[in-house]
Amino acid sequence: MTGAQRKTLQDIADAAGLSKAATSYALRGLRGSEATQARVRAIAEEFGYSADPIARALASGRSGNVAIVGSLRDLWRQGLAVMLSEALRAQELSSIIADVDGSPQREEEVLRSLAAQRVDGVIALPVDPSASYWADVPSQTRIVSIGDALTARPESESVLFDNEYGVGTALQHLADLGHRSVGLLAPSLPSTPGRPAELLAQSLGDSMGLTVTVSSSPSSVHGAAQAAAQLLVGDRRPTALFCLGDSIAFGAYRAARDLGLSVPGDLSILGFDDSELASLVSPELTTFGWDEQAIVDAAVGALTSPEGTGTAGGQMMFRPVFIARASTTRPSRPNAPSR
Amino acid sequence: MTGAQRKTLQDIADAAGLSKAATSYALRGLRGSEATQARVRAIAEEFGYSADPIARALASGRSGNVAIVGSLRDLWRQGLAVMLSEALRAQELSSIIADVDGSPQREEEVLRSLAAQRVDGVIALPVDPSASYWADVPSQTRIVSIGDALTARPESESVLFDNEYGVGTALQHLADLGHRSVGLLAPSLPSTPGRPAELLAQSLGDSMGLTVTVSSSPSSVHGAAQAAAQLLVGDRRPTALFCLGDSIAFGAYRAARDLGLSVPGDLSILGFDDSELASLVSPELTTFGWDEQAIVDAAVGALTSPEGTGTAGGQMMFRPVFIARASTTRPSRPNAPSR
DNA sequence: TGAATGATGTGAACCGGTTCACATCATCAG
DNA sequence: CTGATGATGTGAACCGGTTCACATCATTCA
Repeated sequence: MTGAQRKTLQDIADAAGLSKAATSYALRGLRGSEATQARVRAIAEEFGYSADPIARALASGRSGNVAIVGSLRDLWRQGLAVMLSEALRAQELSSIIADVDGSPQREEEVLRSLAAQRVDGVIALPVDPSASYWADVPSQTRIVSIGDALTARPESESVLFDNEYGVGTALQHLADLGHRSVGLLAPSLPSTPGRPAELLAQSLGDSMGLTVTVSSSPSSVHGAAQAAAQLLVGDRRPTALFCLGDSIAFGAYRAARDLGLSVPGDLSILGFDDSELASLVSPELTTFGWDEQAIVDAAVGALTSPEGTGTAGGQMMFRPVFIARASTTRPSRPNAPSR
Repeated sequence: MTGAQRKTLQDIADAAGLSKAATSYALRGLRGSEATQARVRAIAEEFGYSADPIARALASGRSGNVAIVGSLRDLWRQGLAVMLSEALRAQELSSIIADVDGSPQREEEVLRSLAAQRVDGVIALPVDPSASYWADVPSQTRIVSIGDALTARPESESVLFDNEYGVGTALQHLADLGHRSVGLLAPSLPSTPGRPAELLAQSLGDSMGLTVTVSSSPSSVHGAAQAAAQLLVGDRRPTALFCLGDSIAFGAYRAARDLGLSVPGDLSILGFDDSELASLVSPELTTFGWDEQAIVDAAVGALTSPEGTGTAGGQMMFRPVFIARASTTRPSRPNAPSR
């Protein structure tokens, strides 16, 4: 039905009375007089011409495909993946999304299979940022990693999260409220906004006079509920729980409910990653939010910035914003004994 | 670092002592003796050869790009988009994800821009399934739509949701519990699992002796809370709310809380789309779940099935499964007056 | 035996751009 | 006025496959 044949470069060249080569250069503004360029552009415009991305890809050697690889189980990352794909689309790039489901093996596998697909860029939300397989990706394929720098690939750029700030702010907030014993629930896999957070938390906590008990937890709500429950049964259970991820925090709510603890009365809960639902649960979750759009733009920008822009190995740091809501308060019994 | 040049078809041909043409045919099992095919395959295997998707695309005329277009605001669709992209990857297809943010104008715009991108398939989660612009997509581009059939493009396949069943089951459930007046909150835009649901609900409700009040609501939690609140202030407020989407249901929880209504005591709430958080909220949300993987597979299958598979205009219907949890119960005061 | 048939393989064109090496011409310095 | 320089434009090769039209050869049937 859509009658008109797609115009080709040759058509434009003919109309302009130029060679294919000259036309190609002119359209891209690489060569030719200003006048010629304008004329060619005008004709292209009139013809509704746009270069076939595939032919261009074949000739130029880049595919226009970017892979988004990593752990995409949780809602936050899932949203990020969609936003990334969108942002790439704006640059006329298509995306290949591969969730590796938290498994380094699958991550390695996916990376290998990507080689065949001729992607010319990878945005990673790495499951295992210290794995050596990252170095096996052909060096002309740029990698931008989000959340953690890839140790095996120092020349790749990364978008990092200012965990020190986040953890510091969180602990300070709890300390100010009068808490003395805080539980920290970190995702079991080392990848999350806040990986070295466990270590940080210990030392920062010390300096504030806080006892920080670290425990790891699955990212799923149910798994987190169990992990939280374990932390809450001890004789000297913490009066606050800092959860590195809202899903974990939701699990903590559930655990608290199951154990008959009121939030925030008996237990303060602090989340991370401000999900759409953080303000839905009752009490509304105090958490940290990110400027996701800025993160996405930074990642895509790093990937598409011209080759030599000297940002090799560059790192950008994003700082979470503290969002005080209702799930944290002063502890009812400063040093809660068992219940 | 990754030394070895990528092998080309010519390399394989040379090694096999055949022409490029014969090799190409053999590799795809289209021509040549069984013996030759096996030999060529073995060599390709040994060389670690895989055809360059770009060259293939240029020559064969299909790009290997599929666009996922539509309304992707809510978590359910966002998850679906990621799953779709994954499933496409398994077929060696890359994806272009475009969220049109609920706007038919943007939808039209995106579809037009897609023409330039040479996608060879579209998976639509249409904002406006009855819009005429769907017909403007080049007819050789296959479209599979999810949720609603595209009226302007009868030859395209669709994956539909059995709304009649869902709504019927929901209303029956509420009727059985003794409710007489039910509020229905449907997303404001006509696209959702359950678009003609409003109409259905009226007629089905009638036959069960239920009064169904229909109202539309934004998909965001906050917007839904407002919409729900409006439904709940009347003198003869409904004793149950059926929300077409869990996000809306969560909004309803919030509204109920704000109004001092207990759930399910004063108000039963029924959701749709079983999100991960449905079992987190308190009380746990009674809702309907989908077999998302089956839906995704069906859509991708329809898109990639060979041309002539006679499924043109085919429709597949998926039935939601009712998940009884704790947010619905018999009404405390069968015909609740105002509060 | 000879013609029709079908299976196997081949060279070359083609998809639609990009890029290289070179030709042409105007400009400018010496 | 001459030769070097740089800007503009050109033909052809190339990217790596697919596919068409045709050549070869072995079968099969009359």
